[in-house]
Amino acid sequence: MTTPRFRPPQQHRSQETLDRILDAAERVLDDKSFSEATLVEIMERAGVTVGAFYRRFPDKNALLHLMDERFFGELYARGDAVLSPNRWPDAPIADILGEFTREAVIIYRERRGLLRSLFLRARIDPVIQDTARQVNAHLIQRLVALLMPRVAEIRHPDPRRAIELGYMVLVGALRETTLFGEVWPTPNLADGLDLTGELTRVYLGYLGVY
Amino acid sequence: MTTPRFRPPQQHRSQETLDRILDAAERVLDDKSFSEATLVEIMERAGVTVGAFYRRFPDKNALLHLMDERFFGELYARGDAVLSPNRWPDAPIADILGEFTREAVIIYRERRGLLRSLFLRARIDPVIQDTARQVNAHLIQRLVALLMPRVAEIRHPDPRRAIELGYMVLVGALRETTLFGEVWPTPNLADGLDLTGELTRVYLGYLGVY
DNA sequence: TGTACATCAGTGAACGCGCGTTCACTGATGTAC
DNA sequence: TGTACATCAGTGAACGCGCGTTCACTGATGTAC
Repeated sequence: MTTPRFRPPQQHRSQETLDRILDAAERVLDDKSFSEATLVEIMERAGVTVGAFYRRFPDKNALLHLMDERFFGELYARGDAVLSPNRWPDAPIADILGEFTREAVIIYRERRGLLRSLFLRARIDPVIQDTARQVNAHLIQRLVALLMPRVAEIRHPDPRRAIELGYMVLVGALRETTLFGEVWPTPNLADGLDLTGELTRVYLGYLGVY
Repeated sequence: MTTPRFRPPQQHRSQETLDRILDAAERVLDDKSFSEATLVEIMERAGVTVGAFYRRFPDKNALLHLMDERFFGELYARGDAVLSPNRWPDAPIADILGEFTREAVIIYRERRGLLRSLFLRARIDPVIQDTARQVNAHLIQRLVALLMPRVAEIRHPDPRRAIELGYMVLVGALRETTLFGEVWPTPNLADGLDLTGELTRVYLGYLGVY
């Protein structure tokens, strides 16, 4: 919480090193969970030694926390952009949720390794839990603000809660389909179909938008 | 895979010990992940020492595998019972999915700790992955067999795939709402509402059943 | 436009802690006769 | 219906491996004059 987390680099050289470390970490996380990944492995991939790591970070966790911070910052910004009210003058709910889902699918697919590690870690790590909760709360709020004026399109008896729960359902479905496919029959059920379209349909169907 | 996994107990006494170990493990898993849980802690709770554990199990993983085996066995049986065709003569889809969802919610709530650990572990552990995949494949097949004769009720253009993906969506939503509530704004969005009803609505809405 | 000095960046071997695993042992249960 | 013996069940201290963390050191970059 109040522990010093990370000493910012002072030279160009070390900024580059830091970037390489973050990149290497994200690539390693494509193949294994954060606790399986060893610092030696990550640092080797980044082309430095562990000592260099400890010059910047107090401990291993701080690495994931920095990745977490950056990633959720990005998410926050992108979500804000997509859900900005003046981007959608007079647009129907279907368009808005279609685009929102489309972006979500892209992000989940691109950052698979990191997202998996963050989700798995959120179970244990309060710092990651907090950032995740904040982003979720924020996006839900934006969704509500954007969709509630269009409540006439929604048949669900409790539109606000449906928007909220629908978001949870969407996130859950994204996890299952894009992050944790190992437990699903192969060839993967979610392959070879228009995932964005189907997930949008889930959300719209639940809200009762036709 | 072909490693000997578990030596069955020969005496009443050791059967009881085994049960106590499994119970203790499940209770410990309510509070922490499987890798956080130490054997000493579990065995203390079970009232035995680690040596007793290694008389039965080849290693720590085998404990989770046994729990996994038993749990998924149960799931398999219960799922089969609920989705038995002759339980639902002439019943509409809404009734069937309502009951299926109801049971699922109950199980997820009752076995929260174990399910969390199994899900997290399935990421790493091929044995658990396999059993999970098998149960999912089986239940999906049963759902398809039960609902396809009622395809007239379904408006989704590809009913079979919708039944399949809908199952994934349901599982994902259950995870989010009952297992990993930490990342959702408090008071939990999923509290204080009829979760079974809402999740059923999600599934039905996606299929396009009215 | 060198020279001296301070700080930053990075090396890599050694350390040490936690926790899974082993092992020599004691006690309990079952079986043969 | 004891007695001897084999096997099963469980103890608890010691071991050892993996991996995060430290630390004494070298080299690079920046600053003062």
